[in-house]
Amino acid sequence: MIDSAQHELLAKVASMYYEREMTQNEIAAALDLSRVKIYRLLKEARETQVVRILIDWHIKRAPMLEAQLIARFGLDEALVLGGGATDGALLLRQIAQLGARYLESLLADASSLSICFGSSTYEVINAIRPDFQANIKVLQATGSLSHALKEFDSSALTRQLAQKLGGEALYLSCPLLADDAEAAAIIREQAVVARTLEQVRRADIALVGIGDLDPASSGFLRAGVADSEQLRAYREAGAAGDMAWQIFDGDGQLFPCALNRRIIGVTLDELSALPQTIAVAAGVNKATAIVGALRSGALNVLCTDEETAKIVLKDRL
Amino acid sequence: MIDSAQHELLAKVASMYYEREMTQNEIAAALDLSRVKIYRLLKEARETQVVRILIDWHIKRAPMLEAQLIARFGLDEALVLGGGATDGALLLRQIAQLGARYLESLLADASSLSICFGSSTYEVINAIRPDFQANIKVLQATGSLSHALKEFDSSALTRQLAQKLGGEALYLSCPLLADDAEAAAIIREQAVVARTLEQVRRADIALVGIGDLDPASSGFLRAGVADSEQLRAYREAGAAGDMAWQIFDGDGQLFPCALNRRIIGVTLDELSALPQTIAVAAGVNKATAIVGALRSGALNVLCTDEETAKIVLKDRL
DNA sequence: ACTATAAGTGTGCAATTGCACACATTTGGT
DNA sequence: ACCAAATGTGTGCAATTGCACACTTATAGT
Repeated sequence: MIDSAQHELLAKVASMYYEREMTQNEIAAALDLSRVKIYRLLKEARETQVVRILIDWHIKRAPMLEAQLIARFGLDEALVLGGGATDGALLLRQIAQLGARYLESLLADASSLSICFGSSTYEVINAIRPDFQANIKVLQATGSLSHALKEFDSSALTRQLAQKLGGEALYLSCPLLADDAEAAAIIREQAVVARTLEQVRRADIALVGIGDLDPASSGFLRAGVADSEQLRAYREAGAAGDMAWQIFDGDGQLFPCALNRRIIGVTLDELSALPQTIAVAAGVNKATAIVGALRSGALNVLCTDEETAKIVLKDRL
Repeated sequence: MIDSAQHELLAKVASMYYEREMTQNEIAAALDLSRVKIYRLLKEARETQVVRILIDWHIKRAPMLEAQLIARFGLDEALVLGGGATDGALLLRQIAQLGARYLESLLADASSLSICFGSSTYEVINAIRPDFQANIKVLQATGSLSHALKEFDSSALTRQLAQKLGGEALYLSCPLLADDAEAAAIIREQAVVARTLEQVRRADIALVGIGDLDPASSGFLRAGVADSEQLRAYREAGAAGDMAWQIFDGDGQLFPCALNRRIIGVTLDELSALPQTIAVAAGVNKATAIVGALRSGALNVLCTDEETAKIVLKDRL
């Protein structure tokens, strides 16, 4: 640890440098130390948090929880929205904003982005600044639905995002759900489909949402992919949540069910293999699903709210 | 003031520079802006406090002096910064830090806080930990100035503090100084003004600074509320200092002058009636003003430095 | 006492930064 | 429509900083 006299010195030097804006040479002269020494003291002061440089984002964050999530689940980055609880829709909008800002920062040096649709990703896309530009190939990572709910109209939104960013769109021109596993396999092999899927596997970034399978809110229901009876049964059998329409259990393992094999889109293994997979998920009811998603090892970045983060971290390993 | 998109940009650039430790050139390349522009954004970010560099002083206190102050002036608490004297600005920062820590401890079980602006309170507000949260109603206890010096822009700082704490702001939407006593009375009666003043009278905690009336440094001058001639005359006539823009004499009695009646804000009697009035004042030149303030009986807590405390205690009763 | 390893210190140089100046663009007033 | 002032932007250069390397001084183990 750092003793009191040393702390005093660090604070003094830091104050001279950062507050009185003296140069390292001036400080060195004043304290009769070498310039290099001042440089090292300043470095130490930053490292030991004697000086803290903090940035006031308008979106309040909870750095402590972020650090814990990163450490606990081996993430590259965690974004936790700080501040009190708000109602669902507003919360989601704010989380999306947080996620969008992060995504924007990544897009600068990425060349392709794949997106899996859900209400969270829909909001993130909306939260991206209208004037933000990036020459990005936007990849539709999951198939389309025939009846287009706004937040699930994958191809329209792929195009919209590509247009917004000033990039190019690549569609996955096939249904999200095939009638059976065999049909799904055949569809995946079709040249146009296979080509997109191949690109999806090599995307620089993937953006996904995390669903709980709650019959009251699940996208599976709204999209007409499953009925509430089925979801209830899956949950009882150990299913914890879904990402990119792939259902997984509490340990993040792919849940063995016919539905998973009928979905046409990116798989969990493929997401795991990507350099950057970003999940945006808000709300305490998603906590168990998030834990599963984190354990799957598919995620690099999680974006969530404070309350949910706390519950996720309470979970036993 | 600074708009939201600009704030976002400043925060982003600041984060890249200070947190991700990118060079200005790298940031410029990433955001497609010129290097000079990044330099200027960083400068602006520091100036507008979007990035704050705060130094964690090892705060030493002088318990002996604290005990004496408490005994002598019937305070609830005294906070005396120990250790050698440093120059004005630095000293004030450290005192502010001491005061901020104390304030934080009180805020946990308070529901409203009123603030009177001056350079001391400005620093205290800045020294409050950024991650500190309290569901507090922040009350502006004195009117606003038209031309906004940063440490006197009462309403902006009221909001800033409320936002920082995660609480709510209540403004005193009126000028600090009316043209004459009659006008002041009329303004005080206005519904919006009266409502806030009523809440100020019932605040759990008040935070004030203490001013000497030295023409060289007084806030009265910097705020353009009085000129140096006037201040000199007041001092010769027995004025010792001011709190919340109210001028008092060496015994802490309200100094009879027109200015006091023209000010719109909390009065000394109202401060006396509050459960917790905290004054933060540093520097030996404020000693006589502090003695007056203490004698007024308005204070419960004084936060000052060692040297000043010694002089205050030397004063004959 | 000797040596190995660590911890601290200063030199020199390349990279980075701050800023003065000159030039462009917007704003606001007549 | 015109000009003046204010504001924004980029170039070039000097000052400042970060850091690799070489060197000195402690610390500890045999």
